[in-house]
Amino acid sequence: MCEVRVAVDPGARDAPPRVRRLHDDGTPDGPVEVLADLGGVAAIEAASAPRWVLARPRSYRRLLAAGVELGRAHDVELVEGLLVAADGHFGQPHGLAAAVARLQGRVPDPDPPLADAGPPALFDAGPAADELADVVAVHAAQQRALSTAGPGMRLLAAAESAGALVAEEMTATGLPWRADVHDRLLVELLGPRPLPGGRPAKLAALAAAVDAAFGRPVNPDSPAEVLRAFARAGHELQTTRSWEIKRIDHPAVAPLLAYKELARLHSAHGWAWLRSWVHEGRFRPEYVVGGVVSGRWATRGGGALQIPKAVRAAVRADPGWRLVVADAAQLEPRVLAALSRDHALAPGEEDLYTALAAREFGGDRAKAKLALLSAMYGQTSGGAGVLLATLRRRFPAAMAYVEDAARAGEEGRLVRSHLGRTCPPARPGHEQPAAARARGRFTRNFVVQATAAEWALVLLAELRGLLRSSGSPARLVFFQHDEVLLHTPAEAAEDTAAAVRAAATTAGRRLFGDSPVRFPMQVRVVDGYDDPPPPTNGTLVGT
DNA sequence: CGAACAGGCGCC
DNA sequence: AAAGGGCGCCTGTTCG
Repeated sequence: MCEVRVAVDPGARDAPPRVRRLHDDGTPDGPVEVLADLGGVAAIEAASAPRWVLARPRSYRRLLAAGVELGRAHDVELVEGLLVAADGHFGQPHGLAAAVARLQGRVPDPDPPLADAGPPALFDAGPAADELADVVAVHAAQQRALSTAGPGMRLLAAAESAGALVAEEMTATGLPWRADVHDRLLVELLGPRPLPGGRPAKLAALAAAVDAAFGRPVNPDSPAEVLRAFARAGHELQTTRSWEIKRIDHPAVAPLLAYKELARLHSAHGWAWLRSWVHEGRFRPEYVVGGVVSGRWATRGGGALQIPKAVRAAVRADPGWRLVVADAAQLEPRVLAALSRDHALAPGEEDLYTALAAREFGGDRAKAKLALLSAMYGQTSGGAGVLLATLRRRFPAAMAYVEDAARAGEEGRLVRSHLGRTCPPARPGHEQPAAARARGRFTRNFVVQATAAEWALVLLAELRGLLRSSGSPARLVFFQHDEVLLHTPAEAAEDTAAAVRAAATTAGRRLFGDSPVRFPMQVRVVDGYDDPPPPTNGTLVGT
């Protein structure tokens, strides 16, 4: 593969953008060019659509703010993180400065806290402050490493970098969020909006009911007080988790459980959340690409990956627009089937748990799901043991795959995802048997979760590419592990849905070649995030 | 007083 | 029926 690459430093308030054309191997193919403004970047993009070499995801933010969109990228800091871990070095800083230090044989300083835009020095840009030169040098070293690392790592580097573009674009676009609908939901569930810091009427009433049931004031938000109150009533609980409280017979149980559920809604996604996070009809979380060890994304602010079902009705398309809501059906077991080549585990596009239940678990879908999740998470209790024996007999290769990963973790060896994301080793202190087993559960899950995250990342990259190349007006507005939301003009909704299905198929092929394992998406074209699929439209749409 | 931790629970 | 992989973030509690 030979492609044009251009390193870019978007500059800062007072510093103009600078670019430098590169060969595929990262060596410069021309001088540093100082552009008049970011329009110059847009012109290069329009003329040659290069792969842009950026320092970090935030570098793209300034371009987007100026209306400049890029097609493809190589994100130096994200790729550095992948390469440093793959090399067996962990806990190493992977900021640009640290990468430069490693190149020069110095011991890198810890990464500085996130700075805005990392402004280069205005005068006398010495080597240490010349971000463009640093980007060029580190990128060249990365290209050398990637050229020997194998096609998986090259795909991973490209997908991670594409993810950075998607993440910044989604933050800029924002998830459509109807504050009026959210407010109405809260009023229905909690009562009228209280004064700031006040307790809604429903919560106050439930707290009073809890007090009455115990015969004395008990703060339902204090686990210690609740434990003491139940102990006085003759119920010795270990914790106040709701599933444990649910099992005892006491008049305080019902109001307490209701209180906990509504209090969580109020504190996590109530009026204060709405005021903090929704502006002008959009919720704009900041996505942290590669923020999780497994390669899943994290978010900063607003708890974006935990939007409760109870408020999803507030996510609504603008008038004349629709939401395309798509999630990968049973992604992790399908990934395991492809990884382990145990194709009997995922024979087609039908619901995998239902199919397995019909064959092995007397039609009990919940049992089939528990069995598979137990295999991937390392659960052994709760009747999972019996179910696992069935899986071991029926899918020996798949079970051996996760059990090998678990053993690797217990023995302190490294495990990697399909494309080569490397799981950091255990911290010292995992010599204890219990800790080793915990480590085994972690690595067992890592191989599946990290590969599923890769599939989703490639899906995102492919989908973004499809939308761009077709000039689609649809925008990606949300991504959550195995689920994407797009906001699209109504007339483009079906094309957008088709693009999602196509991207899913391509993602499967790019990770697993001609594997027979399918990755179907459930695609809904709806007005509200909570809307069920229209009855005329099939819910399970094959790829 | 704020920082750090623990318990708990939302999502996947 | 029972409680395991990954997170972020809330409140209460304890520590410095």
